[in-house]
Amino acid sequence: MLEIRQLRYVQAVGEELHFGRAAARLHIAQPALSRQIQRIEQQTGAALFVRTQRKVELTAAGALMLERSRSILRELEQLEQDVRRAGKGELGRLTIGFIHSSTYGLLPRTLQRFRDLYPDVELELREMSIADQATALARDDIDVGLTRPARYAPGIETLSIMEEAFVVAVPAYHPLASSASTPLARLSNEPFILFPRASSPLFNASILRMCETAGFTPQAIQTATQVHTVVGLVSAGMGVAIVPVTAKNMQVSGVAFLRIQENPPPVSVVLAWRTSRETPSLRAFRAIAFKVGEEFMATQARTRRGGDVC
Amino acid sequence: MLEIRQLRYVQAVGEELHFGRAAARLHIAQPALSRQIQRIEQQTGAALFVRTQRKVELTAAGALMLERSRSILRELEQLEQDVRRAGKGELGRLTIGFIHSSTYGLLPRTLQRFRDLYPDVELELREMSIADQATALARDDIDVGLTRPARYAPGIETLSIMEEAFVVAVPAYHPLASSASTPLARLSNEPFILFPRASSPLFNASILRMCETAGFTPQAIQTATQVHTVVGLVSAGMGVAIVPVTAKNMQVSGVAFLRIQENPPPVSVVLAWRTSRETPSLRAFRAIAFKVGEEFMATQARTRRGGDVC
DNA sequence: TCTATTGATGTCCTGGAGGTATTACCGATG
DNA sequence: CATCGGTAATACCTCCAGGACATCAATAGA
Repeated sequence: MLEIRQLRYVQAVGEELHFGRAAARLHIAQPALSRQIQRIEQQTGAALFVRTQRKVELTAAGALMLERSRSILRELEQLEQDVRRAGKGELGRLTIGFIHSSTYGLLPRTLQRFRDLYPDVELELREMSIADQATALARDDIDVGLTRPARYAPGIETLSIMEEAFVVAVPAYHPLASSASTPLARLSNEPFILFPRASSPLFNASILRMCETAGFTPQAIQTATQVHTVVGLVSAGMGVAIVPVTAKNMQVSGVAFLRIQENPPPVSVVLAWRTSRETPSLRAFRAIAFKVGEEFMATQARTRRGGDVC
Repeated sequence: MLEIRQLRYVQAVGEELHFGRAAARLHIAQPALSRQIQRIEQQTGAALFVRTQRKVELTAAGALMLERSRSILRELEQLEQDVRRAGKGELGRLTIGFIHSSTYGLLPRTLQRFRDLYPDVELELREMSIADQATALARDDIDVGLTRPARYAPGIETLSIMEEAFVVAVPAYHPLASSASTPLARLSNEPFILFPRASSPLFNASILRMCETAGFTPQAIQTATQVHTVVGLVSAGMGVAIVPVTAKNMQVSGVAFLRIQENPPPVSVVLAWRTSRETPSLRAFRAIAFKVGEEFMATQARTRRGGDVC
């Protein structure tokens, strides 16, 4: 089989058309070069160069080999560089699962920053439920999920990147709308828009638990899966709701958000991935998402103080 | 720079996912393989395989390298094979100049046989005058010319591949039309269609000389450069002409061809090429053209005996 | 005829690829 | 829990292919 060295030598001689100069360019002595070329010619049975004393010329086979050698050498160089970049996570492909609500906060900012830093990593985005992400991770359908804490199969690792407090959403005309905060008990007789237990078990359970702690059971007048829908229903005056604070980022008017005085436990946004599928790109994505999460929480802590009518 | 060996090793390990088996497949011992892979990983700074005890897995960088290595190795193999074939003249490109009249005989047969034997040699055909071929050869615009003897620049070699006798062409109704041969002197008072001296010096000079030897100067009533045109004019009854015997192969009716009793010197068809540009494909082409020329002459010697009205 | 140029040849040397033996690590098994 | 089996990594040695150096051979040009 031909060796890379031989291609390099053919290229040098083919371009210089002079064994001495070609050898100098290759940082080897001329006899070594002569012998290598001879060896190729012997291996292939094809004369590559016509050495008339005083000048060297390419044969047809030589010209063919010169051209193709150039191309292979280029590819090889590109390969080495790409492997190097892939090793640093600058090259590759990342399939990201995400829950719908993350598009109102973390995800766009994370993607933007990631694309800036790693423009040659191909990103594939898939909106999927928390449960779907769990199975997709287990089946290796996605590389990483931007999701919520849940029961994941063994071998799936998670990292919490943001804690979202819950807030109360009330219609703008509601008596509470001008307050910055409220105790939960104040809502005991309000009609509630809740998350359905089946499709949003985490939110459903968290909210029921905090109301229970406050001493009442919320009166469900309606349920909706998407945070966006819930807030929409509130704005339509159907009732009040307890939603994660990112809901403020949605462009929905006619809704006021109030801090909950009991400070119930927040809900996390987590990254989830298979430990065994940890790639450099994934590591990079994780680091960026984590950073963005931190910044995001800092921002929200600041804005929380002001009045919150959108 | 990456070595071919390294690509082969990555491919083996990437496909077997087992150092021992990969080493066996490569006919080397396992430690050597381990070391080489380590060296690549060190060179590129990218982990290619995850060696969890009990199993070997590809990283993203490894998968990238595996795929690209396969492709480069394939190309390299193809290259070696192609160089080998190019050396034997089975691959390449041949630009052939030819005079128009050769399409009535040698050229089609030569091309057909050459294509059968060397299907991967690309052929480029250019109809050009004898003089144009001479300059094209000198300027390396064509690899070989199918032409006539002429003054060629030094470094241009020629090989005669066919001798064509001259014959007399007369209209079918002409008193001589039923004869198989005639002495030239019999034509001294006939109107002649001649080849112009400027564009067909060889034919012009040959014909004038043979008439002169026969004791007369032909009366030119018309001139034409192409043999085909000359024969056409004869068939139209404009006069008689002296043309090379291949003219019989043209599909022109109403013309009779007669042997010349004086047996004037024939005219050659030659191959011309630059000595320094002798490629294997050219050698092959030359051999075939030579063979076809021999066969062609044999055929004509046979048919010459019969009556020659077309 | 002599000299300069340039590729080929002869000879020796060395780095690195490979081999053998062994170790290290882990999982399975009784 | 000790041991065994399987697998990759390490240690150390061998050997050869590719390279350096010196020289030759052939030719062009002065």
